[in-house]
Amino acid sequence: MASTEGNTLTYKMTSLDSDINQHFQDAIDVIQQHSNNSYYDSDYTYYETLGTQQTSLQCQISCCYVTHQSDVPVPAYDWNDTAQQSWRQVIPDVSLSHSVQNESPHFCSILPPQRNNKGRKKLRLYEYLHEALNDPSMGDSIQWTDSGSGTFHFVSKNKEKLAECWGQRKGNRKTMTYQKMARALRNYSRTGEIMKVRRKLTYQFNPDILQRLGSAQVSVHLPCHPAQEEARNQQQNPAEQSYCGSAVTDWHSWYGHYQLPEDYDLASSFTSHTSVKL
DNA sequence: CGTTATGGGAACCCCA
DNA sequence: CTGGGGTTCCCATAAC
Repeated sequence: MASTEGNTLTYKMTSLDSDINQHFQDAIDVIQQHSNNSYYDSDYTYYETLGTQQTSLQCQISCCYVTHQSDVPVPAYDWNDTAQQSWRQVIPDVSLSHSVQNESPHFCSILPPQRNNKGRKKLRLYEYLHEALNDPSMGDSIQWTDSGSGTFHFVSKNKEKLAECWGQRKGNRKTMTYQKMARALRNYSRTGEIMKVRRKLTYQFNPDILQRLGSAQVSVHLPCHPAQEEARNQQQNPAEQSYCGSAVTDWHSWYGHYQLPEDYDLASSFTSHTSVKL
């Protein structure tokens, strides 16, 4: 497994290259269309840059690979050094931290349902949640627990409001509730986009999804140098080794290892477990 | 014990 | 028509 991982990914990237890039472009277009602010304009520029840089190809592909290849139920995350180096090359330090905080797009406004949009993909729930997380006006409903690790939580008091906004955004017939939205969120646990954290109302984005969506501190939480990882792996017990090697299954085992206390430091725990088990 | 949160099966809907 | 991505309903269980 470990020895073939890289080759497998390379093969898939090659054969799926054109499709993936199309998916990627579609996703960007959708995000753009659903935003009236400049936030995603910047991202778009960023992605375009990605696409034009030779060294970024692997990263670009691995990013899409996770989310768009339905024929690969368990995404093979590639956190090897090549990809990491490439990410470091293409992700500026300021990264995507240009703040949305100054802007206040009203995601809850009654935008038309995502239909008949020149065949573009519909807005997905995790994309909406990410939007909301970066929208100060939604801060009373959903907040980053730790934006670097992609951990976020709903505010118990107002979580229904966010759900309603989501329902309105989608143009649902009935009122969306947190319970129903959480059901959709649970489906993400199977596909790996978002995982439930063992803490009340708290979830966590898949790092790859987070990167693709343009998380602010994403570069900070990339896995460390391979040599360091190796050294750290030797200190970890098996249950603590991360999910990165085979996303969904390991996410479960990783989370399952912890009974998170209320004050558990998710951010540090995450970054200390992002080493690769291949 | 009541409320709130979590989890999942299953049928259904909408759209590309 | 089919598959993806939810949506809706409903019930069980756990945590507070």
